[in-house]
Amino acid sequence: MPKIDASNAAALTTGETRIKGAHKRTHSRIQDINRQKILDAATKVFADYGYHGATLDQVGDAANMSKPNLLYYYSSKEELYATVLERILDIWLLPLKDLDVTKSPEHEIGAYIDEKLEHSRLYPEASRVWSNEMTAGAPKIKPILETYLKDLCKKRARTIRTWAREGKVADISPYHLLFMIWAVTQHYADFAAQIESMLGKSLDDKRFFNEAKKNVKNILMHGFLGRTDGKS
Amino acid sequence: MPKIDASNAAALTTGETRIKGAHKRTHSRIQDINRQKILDAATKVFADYGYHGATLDQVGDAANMSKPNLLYYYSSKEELYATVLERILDIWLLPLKDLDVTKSPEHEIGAYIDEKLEHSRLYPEASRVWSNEMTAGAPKIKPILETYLKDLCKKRARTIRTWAREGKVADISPYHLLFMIWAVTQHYADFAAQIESMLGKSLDDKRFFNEAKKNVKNILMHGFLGRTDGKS
DNA sequence: CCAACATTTGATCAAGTGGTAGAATTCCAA
DNA sequence: TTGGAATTCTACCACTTGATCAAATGTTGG
Repeated sequence: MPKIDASNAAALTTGETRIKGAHKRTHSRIQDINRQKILDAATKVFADYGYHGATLDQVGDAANMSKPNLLYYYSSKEELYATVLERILDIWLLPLKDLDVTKSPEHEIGAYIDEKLEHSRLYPEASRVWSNEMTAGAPKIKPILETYLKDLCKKRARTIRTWAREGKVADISPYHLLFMIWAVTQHYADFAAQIESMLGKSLDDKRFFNEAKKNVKNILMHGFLGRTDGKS
Repeated sequence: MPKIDASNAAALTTGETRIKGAHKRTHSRIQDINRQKILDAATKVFADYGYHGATLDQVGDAANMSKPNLLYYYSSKEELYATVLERILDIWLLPLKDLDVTKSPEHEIGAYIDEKLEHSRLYPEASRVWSNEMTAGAPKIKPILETYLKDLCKKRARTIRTWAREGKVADISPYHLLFMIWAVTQHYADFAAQIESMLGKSLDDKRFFNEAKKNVKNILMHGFLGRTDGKS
């Protein structure tokens, strides 16, 4: 079981492995394209069937590629899955890196919620793959969580605590605020089937998306700032 | 693929099938015990490995039982899984049935959040099995969602809207409020691995549990009621 | 204790799946 | 054009796993 170590967390999301020697340029294009195609296909298949349920044949089909050919690019199912997870984590953490303590907490957190919801709308499969991995106990990506994610969140928690100390926001625990934002925004992607069963709507529906955004921001910002407002 | 139909949603969570004829009493006890033991074991295994990843051997081991014997009680993996899901749904919906429009919304919603959090603490595996099924698109339990859950939630939404009409709560969409409560409370069970990787704590930790409860209720109730307060 | 039924087990199968080997084909620089 | 590397394809294997079945063992009412 080749767990993921933190050193290459943000690396090899594209196909720039093995290119190290000197020249090599023309081939890498076809590699990049195929690797990208495979990762996209794999994300969808893993989202629908989970790690164990997904088969390499399915991924191959989704990528218009034979299974052995797929294994030419990613030498095992685990390696493919690990790469998918790393790519997701990178996108997942991007907006969190931007939280700026010098700016207004209302704007910063509001923008963060916006971005997270937008992410759920644009990449629901990615969110579901992530959810699956977490639900299963993060067997493959725990090492990264304990270093990369842990450190980043500690910094952001400090930012939020600074805001609280300055009386700019309500006195809430930074971590629980983050958890709530993650939980709520990702719920619309991860539990889309449940929502759709009840309402027949998903984030693809623009009206529903805006309604969700309005309500989520209203409640969260309300509690976060300790006063009303927080409109989209 | 024997999907689940709504007629037996709340039924056969125990082992009272096939007992219909007349006498039969002594045997049903052993059946009840074993069925219960199997369901408990299956819930844990399905939570850790997902439907596809779980093997009947694992479930058998966890229940101290051979695989063929297990199949004597549940004639297929799918039937076992379906039964597990039904049992979870029943527990899952219990607290929602109690929402009483005649009582104070602050108390009712507060109690509901308490119960959901308590559920995440006591039955995290159940929550994770459910999360897995939803994330996968609810392939097995969608029929029930579209009838049973849909109807129940429509009623509760009416309750919340009544409160809003009477000016007792803020003007928020009932469904989104429910979604947020579900998302947040279940997050502590479903993403326990993520939380534990970052903080080294889980709901098992009494202090952390109370901290989570305080923050969650503070923010949600704040937004829900349109004013401060909402302490545990 | 016995006959009838319920439960358990070991042996086994068929299907599906991750991964490999090596031939065949495509691609590209010189 | 051509030689060699990169890519793709056609079998194929080893192994897991859900499911079956007949025999064995346990259990109970009479």
